[in-house]
Amino acid sequence: MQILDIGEVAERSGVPPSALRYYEEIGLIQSIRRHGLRRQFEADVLLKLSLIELGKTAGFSLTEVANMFGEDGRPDIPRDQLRAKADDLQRQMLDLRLLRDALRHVADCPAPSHLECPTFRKLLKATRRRVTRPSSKIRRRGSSQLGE
Amino acid sequence: MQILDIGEVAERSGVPPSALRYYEEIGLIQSIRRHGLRRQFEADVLLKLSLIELGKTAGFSLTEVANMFGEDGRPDIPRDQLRAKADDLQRQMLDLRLLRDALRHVADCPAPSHLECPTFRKLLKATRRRVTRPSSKIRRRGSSQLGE
DNA sequence: GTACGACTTCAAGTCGACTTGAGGTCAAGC
DNA sequence: GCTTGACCTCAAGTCGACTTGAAGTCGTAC
Repeated sequence: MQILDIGEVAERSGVPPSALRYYEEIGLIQSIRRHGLRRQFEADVLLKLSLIELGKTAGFSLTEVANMFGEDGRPDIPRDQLRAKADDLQRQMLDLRLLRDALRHVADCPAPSHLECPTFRKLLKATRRRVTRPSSKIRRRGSSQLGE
Repeated sequence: MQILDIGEVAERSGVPPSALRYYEEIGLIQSIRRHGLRRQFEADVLLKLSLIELGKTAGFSLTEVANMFGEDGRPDIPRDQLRAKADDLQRQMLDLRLLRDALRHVADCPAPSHLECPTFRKLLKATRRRVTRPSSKIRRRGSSQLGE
């Protein structure tokens, strides 16, 4: 299998070297040897990095990702836990849809105060039910910034 | 309108007092007065908190939420930015679906190494395209733990 | 054989969203 | 009028996921 040094892995995966070192440090990926001091990886690592990115994108912590897909993608986790996780994701998708609708509503509704708009309140009611029984939280970064 | 002290707000919303104080500090919510030292809020705040929770659940930072829904839910943000954000959410939902499918696959596929399973690789390929052009990252906490 | 540049280590810093802790205050109930 | 318990303030701590910086090490090209 092809061997890549860290710089190449960084470039191809878009993950900076410092992050790759960090991932190795916490055992998420392994370099197979050194060339001088320089870490070298099997090309395989690229796939694993996609997996990691996917997991992060979907809101998992690195330790969760690590547990989800053990050595070469084999999970160390009971199947029903995985399914539970999948169901969580399902729920998160519903939340996203809710917020998306709320946002679209806010973008289009001419009402002066949304808290008084019945449509909006209906959206929030739906939320309420989900939020009181906390199921899953998400945090994101990057992309079409609204803040600052 | 009904007045609640902080303890009651905390209890009804599930948001701890320390967090409520923090939210007030950063201007996300306002207490209308004090009873002694004790903060008091209009019942309205509960709706606003649902909104905040919804935003957080969907992966927004508090400042983003603050900007999305300003005073009493009126947005301070141009409509097309809101729509862009809604589209982001759409994309995030796709990511979630991808991961959900990957997870279900891992739960059900009997193959020894998923990295060699064609179905799985296909899922990852789809990911690759999304991940290289970073659009939105998510992080979550709570609920059906896999890690630790 | 030496300069270069890309790596290396290790410690410390950063950011968001809170929590924790110490020490203080206050309204209500007895 | 005193105790109680829930609040208060303010500073500092925490956690995850990195990044940054200083000081050092190599292989390669010239």
